[in-house]
Amino acid sequence: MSLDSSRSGNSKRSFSNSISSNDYIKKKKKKKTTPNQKTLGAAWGSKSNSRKPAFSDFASYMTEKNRKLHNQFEAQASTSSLTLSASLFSGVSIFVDGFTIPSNQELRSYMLKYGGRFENYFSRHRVTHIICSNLPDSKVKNLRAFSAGLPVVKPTWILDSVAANRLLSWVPYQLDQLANNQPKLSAFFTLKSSKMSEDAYTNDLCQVVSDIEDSSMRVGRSDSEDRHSSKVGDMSELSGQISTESDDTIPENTNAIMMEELTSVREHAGGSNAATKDERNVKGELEPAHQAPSTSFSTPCSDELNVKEYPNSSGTKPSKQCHSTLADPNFVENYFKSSRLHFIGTWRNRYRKRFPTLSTGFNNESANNSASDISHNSVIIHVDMDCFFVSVVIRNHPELLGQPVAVCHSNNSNGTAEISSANYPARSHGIRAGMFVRDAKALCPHLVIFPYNFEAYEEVADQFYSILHQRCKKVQAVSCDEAFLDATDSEVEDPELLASSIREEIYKTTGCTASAGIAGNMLMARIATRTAKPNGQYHITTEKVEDHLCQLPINALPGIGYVLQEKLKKQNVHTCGQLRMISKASLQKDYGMKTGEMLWIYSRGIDNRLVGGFQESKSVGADVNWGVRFKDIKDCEHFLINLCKEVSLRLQGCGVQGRTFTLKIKKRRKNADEPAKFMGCGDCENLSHSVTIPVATDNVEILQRIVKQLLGCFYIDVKEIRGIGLHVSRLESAEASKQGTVKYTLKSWLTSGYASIENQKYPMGHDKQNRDSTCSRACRDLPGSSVEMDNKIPNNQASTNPISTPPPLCNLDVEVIRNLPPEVFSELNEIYGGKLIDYIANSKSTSENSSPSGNSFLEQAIKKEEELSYSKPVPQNNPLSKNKAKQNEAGTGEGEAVPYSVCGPYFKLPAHRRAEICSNVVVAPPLENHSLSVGIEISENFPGSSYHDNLWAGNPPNWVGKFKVSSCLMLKKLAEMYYKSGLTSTLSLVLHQIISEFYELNLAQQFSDETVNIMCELLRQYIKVKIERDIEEIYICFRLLKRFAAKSQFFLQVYNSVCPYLQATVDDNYGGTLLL
DNA sequence: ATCCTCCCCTAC
DNA sequence: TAAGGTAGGGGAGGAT
Ligand SMILES: Nc1ccn([C@H]2C[C@H](O)[C@@H](COP(=O)(O)OP(=O)(O)OP(=O)(O)O)O2)c(=O)n1
Ligand SMILES: [Mg+2]
Ligand SMILES: [Mg+2]
Repeated sequence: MSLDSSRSGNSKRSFSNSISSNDYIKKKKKKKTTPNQKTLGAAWGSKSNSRKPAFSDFASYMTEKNRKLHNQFEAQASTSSLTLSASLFSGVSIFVDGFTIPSNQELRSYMLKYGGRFENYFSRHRVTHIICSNLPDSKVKNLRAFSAGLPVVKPTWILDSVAANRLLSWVPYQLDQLANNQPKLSAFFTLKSSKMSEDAYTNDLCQVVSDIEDSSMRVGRSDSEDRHSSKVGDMSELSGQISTESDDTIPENTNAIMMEELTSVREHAGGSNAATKDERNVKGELEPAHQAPSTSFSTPCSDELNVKEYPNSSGTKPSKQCHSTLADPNFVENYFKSSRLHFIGTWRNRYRKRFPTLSTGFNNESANNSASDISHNSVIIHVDMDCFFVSVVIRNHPELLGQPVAVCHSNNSNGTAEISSANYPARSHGIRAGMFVRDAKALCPHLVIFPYNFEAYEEVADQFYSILHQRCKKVQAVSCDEAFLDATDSEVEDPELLASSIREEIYKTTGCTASAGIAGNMLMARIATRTAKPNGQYHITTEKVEDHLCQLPINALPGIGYVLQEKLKKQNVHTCGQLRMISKASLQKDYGMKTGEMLWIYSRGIDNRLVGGFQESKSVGADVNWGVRFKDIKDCEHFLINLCKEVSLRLQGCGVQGRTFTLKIKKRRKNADEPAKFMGCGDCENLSHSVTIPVATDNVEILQRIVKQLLGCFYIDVKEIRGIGLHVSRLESAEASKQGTVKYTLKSWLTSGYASIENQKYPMGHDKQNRDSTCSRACRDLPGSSVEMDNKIPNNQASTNPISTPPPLCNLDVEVIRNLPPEVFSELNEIYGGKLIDYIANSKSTSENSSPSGNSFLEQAIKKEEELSYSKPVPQNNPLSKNKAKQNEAGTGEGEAVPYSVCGPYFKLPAHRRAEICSNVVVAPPLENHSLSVGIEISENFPGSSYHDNLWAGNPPNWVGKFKVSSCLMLKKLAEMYYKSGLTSTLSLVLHQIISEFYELNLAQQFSDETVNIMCELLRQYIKVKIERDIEEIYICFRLLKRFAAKSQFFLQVYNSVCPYLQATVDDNYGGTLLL
């Protein structure tokens, strides 16, 4: 993707999509000179091109296989020993209907292993659950009829139950089409299925047209005759003969029509061309037969042509303009539903979920044989679906074979919608993925446009991978339409035979063709696939590597994109052969060590990577760089709240939590033209700020607070924003935290603490004083030209001085406390200096809050520790309920700061008592109390004088006026910063702002104690205001102050004076001290 | 030297 | 109208 200016800084080159389209055209012209890809024969035997027979073949094959497996099942079941989990599925007897992910064999083995039954044949008496993946509607209706009320459940129910080690409710796993209310996570993880009716139609049609395909595609079987030659099988070549030789002789009746999903076609009464009419006819024949049983599925939601609608997605805003953040309050969600790039970008995560065992890494086992010379005998196959998005949506339109077709949101001949995929006839006109549809139409006016069908892509991808996993043990997923197989140890001797049979099965199962490249390593296999396409396969044997690469343009090498290609072009390198002329040392000098190495070995066809599964993901994020327009800050904040929700859901969906949060903003570049693309981001500066917190979280409210602060760092006019992204990194497994393995203890919070706010692109305040060079000077003044605040506390301090404080009262679970045995209670009460009894008395009796929502990350950290060390609930017999409304929550949303559990105090119990109650507790030395008492002193009796004023009241806050007229330059500066930072009463932003002017201040200047006191009071009052609701803000402020303290006597004194109070207050509220 | 952070680049 | 996302690799340059 090339946005108008994804490039940073002052790069001159800023290209729009239309320009890059031109790039494509040029490249294309060059490519056109490459020899026509001829094929030597058709692949897969004429008998199996009809889809229906293909399916039944597949089914009977599976049945046979299952029979065998059933025998094995019985055998194994009788001998397998019972384990703890062996009764997981006791009483559950599943019948697997149709194609599933994972395969029915896998499901069967799960059932066997965990005490369930697996039925090969449906029987109402024996089967308790029908397991089924999403199906076409027609099938669903049948299924519904015959299931007779039995639950029809998706296979993930089994997987998740196994993962959870308990039998989960099947309700949330009901088949989408059968469930009234499918619980939804986000558009990200569940593909909604509102277009099912169209799907059903598509499948039905498929069976009808299969005859046509059969007769029109006289494909012969001949996959043996081209061993070691080149291409095997090419149906489109044949169909090319049938239709037309030239791309320019496309029948007129398809001119500029939009091949809509057929349900939509029906709406267009005028159906003026043959193809449309035919379809309508076909549909008319089929529909009644299959849709009779139930009408509830042919929902009206498919009326809208290109906009996907999902039943449960806030069914409020059905029509209207959903094309920008201005018009659509639910923009984030709706946008992602329609985004192709979102679809392919998130596919990997869905795959992970569907193939949990198969997608994990397995390349280590063979690491030994490969270290030095991997090439020696490896056989790698690369399989890639041909023009995937197009193939899927036109598989039931034989009349379009040989005609140029593309998938795109729009058919507007001067629109700026992007082509997602173009079939091969279209490519011969120069049409490419990523082009604007208007450019594509200019190249080929009779280009046929189809809309997206994401469900179908998902389904085909599942079938694709199911086949691959079935045929090969080592599969590495590249994308939804593409994978590597390590066929070195395959049972099938001949890799070409393996490849062709896999391709055949893919075609029979999906109705779409795939191509395959075979070679000794992944690089060459991938390169071979290019030659093989479309619908062919190609084997680059070791001897042929040299020849193949010699003339190959360098951008055919994976890893060489636009930029690298241009750089190499400047060195007059255009082909791999030329690239080889350059020494490795030279390449490494010019392009870096790894890149240089990569260029050197790739140009020689060397690639030592191993086929392997996925590794753990390192970051999770969401970007929206289209349709983003805000009229005011409210718009922007609303959008960010939704973006946080999205990211939080994704984190949870991945089972991870993160510590570093980065907010990216695309800001319209000054004097930039209107974006070439409708609602696009155009020419932008890319800005970003990030913050790292000490404990990983996936909590949406924490995210929202962090993001709000990050947004403040930009000092940006929201009208200038053209794109926003939120990314989370430094991921940790959420599972691990729940299981309480070491990671998340209060101790770790306080000792590994590290927070930073960084302006990555520009130093602080850049936007305000845009091209003010003094600003960058100011920032260079700070280490790393950022305000990153490092935690310098040595690690050993953590271990020698573990946290010794009890958790704050507010974190205690009132219910649990009430239920403590009296003697334990009084011990605890002592620990809390008698406050516990009051606390309990004042607490609401309800404290149901299982999720950590609304808690600061500190609270969460504490909670985690508690969870890990406190296990058993205590019997109920406590006399201590007074049930007064909790008072201490003024101004806070209800339900926040709700108590959790009671473990913390046990830290202070004597060892033997601790052992009694909780055997696995961190040993903690006694609490040192001095800071606490200091804190109380300060907060309780701060002297009168002017400090008494509420410095944070008013607008602007009172302190601003006071500081403005102060004789102290530093205070004046702060007041000034208040205005500069956009009238924010968020202190961290004001402090942040002052950084950019730090250099101006005479840091050694004189200041009075009085000045220090005023500043201290400001901070104390701030702490008071924020401590309950926003400890993050306090944390960040004090990290900043600490930074300042290193440079300024003034701030040093302030910092030293206030810190004790800060720590006491934190201790009081949270039972710990902040590590600054 | 080695690590870490902030980006850019690439691929689908 | 239109849905320009996502995540990993790695280079440059600073911190250690
Ligand atoms: N810029 C792009 C690139 C790809 N895709 C989507 C549509 C493609 O169909 C799918 C797979 O990408 P491929 O690179 O495999 O391209 P195709 O499968 O379309 O064509 P080919 O036959 O070259 O594989 O990803 C997209 O939407 N936009
Ligand atoms: Mg493809
Ligand atoms: Mg692909």
